[in-house]
Amino acid sequence: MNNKNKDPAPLRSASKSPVTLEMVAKLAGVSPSTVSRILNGTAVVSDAKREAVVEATKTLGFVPNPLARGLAGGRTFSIGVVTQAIDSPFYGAALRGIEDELDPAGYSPLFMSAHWDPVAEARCLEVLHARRVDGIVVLMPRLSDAALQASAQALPVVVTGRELRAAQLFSLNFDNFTGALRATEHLLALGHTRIAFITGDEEHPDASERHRGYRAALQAAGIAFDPQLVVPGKYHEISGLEAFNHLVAKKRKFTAIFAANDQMAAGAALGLFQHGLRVPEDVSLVGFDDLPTSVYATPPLSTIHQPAYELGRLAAASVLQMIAGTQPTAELPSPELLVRGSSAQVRSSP
Amino acid sequence: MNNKNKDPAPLRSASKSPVTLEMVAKLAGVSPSTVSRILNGTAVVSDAKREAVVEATKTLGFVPNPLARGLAGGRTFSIGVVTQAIDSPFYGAALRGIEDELDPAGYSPLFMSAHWDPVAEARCLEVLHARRVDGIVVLMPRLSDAALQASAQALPVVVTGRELRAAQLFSLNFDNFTGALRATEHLLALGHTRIAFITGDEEHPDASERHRGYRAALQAAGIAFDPQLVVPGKYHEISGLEAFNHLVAKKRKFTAIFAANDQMAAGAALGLFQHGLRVPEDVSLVGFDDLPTSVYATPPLSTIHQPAYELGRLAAASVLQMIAGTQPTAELPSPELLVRGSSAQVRSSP
DNA sequence: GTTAAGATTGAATGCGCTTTCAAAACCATA
DNA sequence: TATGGTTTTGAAAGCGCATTCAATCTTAAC
Repeated sequence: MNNKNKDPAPLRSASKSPVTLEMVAKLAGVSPSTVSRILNGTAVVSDAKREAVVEATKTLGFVPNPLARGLAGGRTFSIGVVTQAIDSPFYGAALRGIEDELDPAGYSPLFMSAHWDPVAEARCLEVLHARRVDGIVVLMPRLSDAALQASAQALPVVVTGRELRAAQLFSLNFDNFTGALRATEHLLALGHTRIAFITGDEEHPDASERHRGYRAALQAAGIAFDPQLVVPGKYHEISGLEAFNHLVAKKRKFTAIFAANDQMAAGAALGLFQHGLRVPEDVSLVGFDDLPTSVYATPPLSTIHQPAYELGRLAAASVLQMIAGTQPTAELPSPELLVRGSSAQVRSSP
Repeated sequence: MNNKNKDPAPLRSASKSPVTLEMVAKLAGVSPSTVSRILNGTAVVSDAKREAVVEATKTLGFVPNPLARGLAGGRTFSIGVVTQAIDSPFYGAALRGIEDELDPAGYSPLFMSAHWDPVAEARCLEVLHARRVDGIVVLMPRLSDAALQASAQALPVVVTGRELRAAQLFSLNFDNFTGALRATEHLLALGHTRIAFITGDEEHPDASERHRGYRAALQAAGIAFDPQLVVPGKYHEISGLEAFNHLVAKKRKFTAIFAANDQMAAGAALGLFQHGLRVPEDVSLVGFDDLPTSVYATPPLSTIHQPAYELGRLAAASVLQMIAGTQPTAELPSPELLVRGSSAQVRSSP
């Protein structure tokens, strides 16, 4: 049918590669050890032999078998990555960051999803250990600190969304508190005093941090905290919608909504739309995360930028550093407020 | 800090697992061969020995080394998955489908992104071959049919978005033509006659199929095709916005827009919003794919449902079948139109 | 009570590569 | 030219498991 796309590399020996290091050695007239040394740069080899080997490698189309390498050498050049939901826009960006950082270093990621389930997460770690990865990145772990530390005994581990450091353990944490503080201050500055807050899943440290930030901003502005304006959410769209509906059902009065993440903000936006309320004319809306899609919301969503891609890159770079023996020093940029169309000066109270 | 989450399994030998099959054999008082046989169900073993081995496996916390298994046995119980953009919502859903299908079967996916680049795609396939995966799934390949067929010589391959079958090659194709036909017919039925079309990246077969569907619907309705209403897009949000701006700049008259995917529809929606045009009062908007976020658009986007998750599941199930030696027969459900709030009866022409 | 066929089991070999360990080749110095 | 110290190179021993092959133990038929 449609296949006018031209092929890239010759894709030699497209079948399989029964070409072994030994065959290369024979063709080049050297011992397998020498080939191995050249492959890994383990020792100095005379130029003559090196060239012969490179030549043989090419003509044979030799590709070393990672399994054998891993078995024999102990290093697999792969990094285990535990994510919670591979299909979430947030994680997608982070994974891409990891990929981009690992690839040029010759490492490849091994992704696994834990689905927010500590048991599944433990299983992921076990599998990754079994697969002999050289390091592990856990994005927003649900496991206890102790469990994570235990994993870090065996190999370098980087976690995000938690403050937790040790010998082979590095953590990369985003300042959720300040982010939420900024978001709330923004709404406050626009004259809003009745700001509803849709919380995240409070099981996550970041969710409670955001909650703290919201309250801190209120307090700093001298506005009494009204528990009736706080509705629990679960971080996904539908819970944002439900939270909004709850607010309406209970006839709570508010002129702005701050959702603990963009996904819930999207849910709330749908609720507002269904109730004929305009954003930002009737109600201002602010999210958190700056998902790639939030710029394309109608109106574009004001939010706190969460550097997911950068987070991935830094996390990957950090494991690599630990593997290389140096202590990582990476740090996430501080929260940045993006004011877009969904928040405006307060006008009325619906 | 926050770590009141309770741990799941004991997570024994959290450090590493230097426990080998041989140690289990010794403890159980049998030969390594026997342990292996029990592990793989390769042969009948007396109940007494079996129990002893199971017991020993437990007390030692033995976890077989996948690397060694792969090297010795030839099978790695892993499936290579080539995706184009791991951070796209569409692929996210598909990957999750793959995960869900593979996991219970004891296989694990090995994800790699090719970024729409045929060269990168070829490299992915090479790496996966080298890693000795047992099968490969390529989501929306950009490589030529020939290259794909070559890969299928060595191991079972499943591709999506293309019609291409052979001995060890299975393809899963969505009926993009009919989908686009339905979408356009829907707009036509609402009285729209000037329907702008934002195309996908025509390099992809599915994009041209959608284009064909649009034109076929027009033709069937006896409406002359106006090339001026067709604007090229690239499948991502920004290109949808650009396409819309192009339409406006050229002063094209239309009462509806059909975007070849939801992402571009989101871009167009932003353009409409920026120009003060209301959806669907002034302009109806229809997308394609039914991304999870499209339900939460304002207004919710009418679109063609693309079963991404199902696609992933079926693709995974198909490789598994091929590995097992049976010819897969999976088929994707036919396109389904979801009418939501973004499309309505024609009223005026802006 | 034998013997042949069948069911279990273990010893040994190898998957493809890394890594000691020691031999071979080289160099400079005496 | 001989000698001690360096490099460069190869032989051999695994890494942890699957698997073939032959040995051992059962069971059934004679």
